[in-house]
Amino acid sequence: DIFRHKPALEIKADLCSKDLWRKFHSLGTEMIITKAGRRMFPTVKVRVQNLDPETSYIIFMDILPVDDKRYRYVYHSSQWTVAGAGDPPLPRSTYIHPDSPASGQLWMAQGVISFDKLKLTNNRRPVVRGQVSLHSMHKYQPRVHILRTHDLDTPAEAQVLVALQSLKKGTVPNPDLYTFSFPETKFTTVTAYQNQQITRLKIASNPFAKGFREASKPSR
Amino acid sequence: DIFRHKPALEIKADLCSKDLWRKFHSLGTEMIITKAGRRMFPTVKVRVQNLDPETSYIIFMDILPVDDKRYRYVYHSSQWTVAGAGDPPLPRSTYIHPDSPASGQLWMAQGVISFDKLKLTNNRRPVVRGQVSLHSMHKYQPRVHILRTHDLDTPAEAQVLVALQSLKKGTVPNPDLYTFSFPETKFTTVTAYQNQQITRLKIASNPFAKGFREASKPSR
DNA sequence: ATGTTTCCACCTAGGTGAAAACTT
DNA sequence: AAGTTTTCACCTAGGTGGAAACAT
Repeated sequence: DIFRHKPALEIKADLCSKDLWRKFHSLGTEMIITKAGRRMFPTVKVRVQNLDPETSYIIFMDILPVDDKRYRYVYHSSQWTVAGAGDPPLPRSTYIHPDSPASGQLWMAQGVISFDKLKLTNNRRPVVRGQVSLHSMHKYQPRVHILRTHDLDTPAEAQVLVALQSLKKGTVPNPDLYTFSFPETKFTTVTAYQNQQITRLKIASNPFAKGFREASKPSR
Repeated sequence: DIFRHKPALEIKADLCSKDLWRKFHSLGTEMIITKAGRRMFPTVKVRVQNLDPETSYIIFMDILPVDDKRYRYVYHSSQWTVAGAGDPPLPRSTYIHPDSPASGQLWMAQGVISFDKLKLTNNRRPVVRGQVSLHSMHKYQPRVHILRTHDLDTPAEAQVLVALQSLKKGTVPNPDLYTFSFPETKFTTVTAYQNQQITRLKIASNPFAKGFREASKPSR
């Protein structure tokens, strides 16, 4: 019976909150980076499909430099322009989703897979787990990876490093690794916001930034 | 070379904050249970030793009825006394530590393994993940289990259920399951504190309960 | 000049016991 | 009468952008 064969549906990952991401993208998304580490806003969240319920997956994120340039914001033209050569990339820009590894069933059941615990830092090397080191005034592109695994005993960190090797040119692709990249999540790193429209949109859309929303009437 | 054989050191788990647990125990520990679910205080925390760094373990907790009695607190004698037959035990009183499964290396490296996300509820069956259903006015004894596993694809929930079978009388013991029980963590469930000394000790030792510590001078 | 760090008021989010209301 | 539920003020914990201080 030919229908016994499970159709090999392609694994998919969809970015959530696309409208919000696109609003930011159209203004030139900025992400604050600090020594202590700062969350991304918006948060990268994905919905995955067609995982095998019985198989385990490690889901992780990395953040790639878009180019090797340094940027500066020109106020009078409200634009980011190249300001010179970029700094050499920093190691360990990988964040493993804390639920990893988990079965396809679990990943799909939990609905949204959120990377909200990830923090961006400008420390040379991240001390704290869950932090990703980036250079300020550079452009970056987050990626989401889904790694199918049957190896429970090797630490996820090691498996992820090996898997990422296979993405380099001239190496054999790893059939267990699925990589997704959403153009609307590109951003520029800053230590203080440059574009005031970005600031306003962050305040308007991030619940933790409502302290200065407007001059509110003193209650009572 | 005889020293090539790793000595099979027995897996150990030590209860943390023993002094605090003993203070409560000596007064007759009470734990509030609510519909929404309430954390335990003190929290069950353990330190584990002699896990194999390269092997994976699921660590979980369950809460056993101490007996099949219902209790009531007699104020004038400040004592808990049997008040009749207990209610029949509720299913699913198991809480899998959210880091499960993880390698022995990880469990030991993180120092303390805390069950602080566990919540006690008096709902007949726990709706929310991470909640354990108990009867009010009953005595309970938490247990901590360490389950060695090489099976990454079977959900931890299923593995745990199977493993627990092996603890029943007349079944073959499971050599991959290590079970620990700390007498000082016994407690009685309540919906409102009975012993005022317990209330005072909770307020004095739980940072979240400091709202009524004392009549504080109004600042400003 | 330009970019970074530190500190802070203002939020969200959620863990407490007390007290009142409710149930049986 | 005894036990449960609901609500709430008071906390802890921690995520924001602003402003001032600092660094280069």
